[in-house]
Amino acid sequence: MMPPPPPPPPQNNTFFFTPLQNYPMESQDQGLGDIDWGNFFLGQNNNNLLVGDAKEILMDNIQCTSSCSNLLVSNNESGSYKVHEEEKGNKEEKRVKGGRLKKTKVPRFAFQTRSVDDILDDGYRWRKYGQKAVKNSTYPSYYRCTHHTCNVKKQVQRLSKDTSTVVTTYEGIHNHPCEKLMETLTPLLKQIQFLASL
DNA sequence: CGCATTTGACCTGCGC
DNA sequence: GCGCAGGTCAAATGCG
Repeated sequence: MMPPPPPPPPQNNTFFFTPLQNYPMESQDQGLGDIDWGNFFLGQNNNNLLVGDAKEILMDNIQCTSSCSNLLVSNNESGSYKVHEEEKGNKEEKRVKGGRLKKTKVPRFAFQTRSVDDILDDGYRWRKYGQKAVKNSTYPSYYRCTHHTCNVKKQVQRLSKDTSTVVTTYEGIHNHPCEKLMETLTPLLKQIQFLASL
């Protein structure tokens, strides 16, 4: 199969979406699993096409451009990009002070974007809880979903070799609807309720 | 004043 | 067992 073409150079507020080919090492052949990308990326407006079963979308080449808050996904039906879900080594546990996480499986996956912006607006609210220098990366930032019942985390880092490349790793599944999506839907729902009451 | 970010300290897992 | 690296906590600080 022909390798996908290299992404064009980044521009302001433009994300070139490239699911990682080499991550994670242990489960490259496992494909996407059951991740609901519609839960991770917005469906709040007409520009966002990432809804429904991710498997159907991600088997093909995906180029994702974004104006920060509005994702625009195009699928050219050729190429071989694929997102890999990590199964081994996913760890979560009750918090031990300052420590690591217990070994239970948490859905986790990563992708990289080429962008001048570190943060890809996925519609959820995140609170930064740490940043630390690590090898082969430039100060990854750690974020946690601000929803009180949600334990989803994400890690955002730039590659030291290529600082235009941002690697985003999600860990966990949101147990609540996308806030921006709800913001958009709420007026509609109210309207529907009003009309239904007539 | 409340929420978000920064940053040094702390903790654990892992390799040797 | 030890040291390093990665991940998290939490107090201090910033900002609207």
